Amino acid sequence: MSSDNNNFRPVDSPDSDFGNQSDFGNQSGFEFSELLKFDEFLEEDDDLGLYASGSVQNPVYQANEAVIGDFGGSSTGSQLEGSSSRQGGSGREKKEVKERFAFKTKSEVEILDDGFKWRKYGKKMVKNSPNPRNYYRCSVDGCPVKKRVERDREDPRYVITTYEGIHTHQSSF
DNA sequence: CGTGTTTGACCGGCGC
DNA sequence: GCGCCGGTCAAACACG
Repeated sequence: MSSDNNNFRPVDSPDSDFGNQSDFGNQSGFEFSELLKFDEFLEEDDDLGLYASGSVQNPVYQANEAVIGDFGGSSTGSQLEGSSSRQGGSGREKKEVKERFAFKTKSEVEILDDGFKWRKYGKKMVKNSPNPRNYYRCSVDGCPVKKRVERDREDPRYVITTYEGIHTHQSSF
């Protein structure tokens, strides 16, 4: 209960020692380079503004949400997925819209600690990228939040993190 | 002993 | 109808 609206702490867990990466040391040293986009098709009547109301207490998000634009959708062809045609094509009716939020972060490590516990449930290699894509899920029961992490195809030093869903619980902090 | 991580296989959807 | 791609789950293993 102490984790009400306390300050945001990137990484301070004494047990979470990332001394593994000697070249990085602390993951909190990452820096946002570009902010990503959210699904444009869900703005129909579903307010995606909730992601900024109860799930995010990260000041970094606020600082970057003004930088919202597009991310590398140029040369890669922005082939995120043909899902847009799935709902925006014929089935204009959305049963359960999942809020998708993608970040492009400059980081040496993909394990960016956002204050939540994630359990990796799968790894897949996408054809359009020489790098594998990692699938994470929230370890907390009742939390439908999923996270997708993959490296930039043209900039391996950049990591693309896609959040899906809203956290129904407070962060570990 | 518990949890988390890992890898492979399986499945569903879409395209052709 | 089959092939391809992406996504998910499950069993086993490793580590704390």
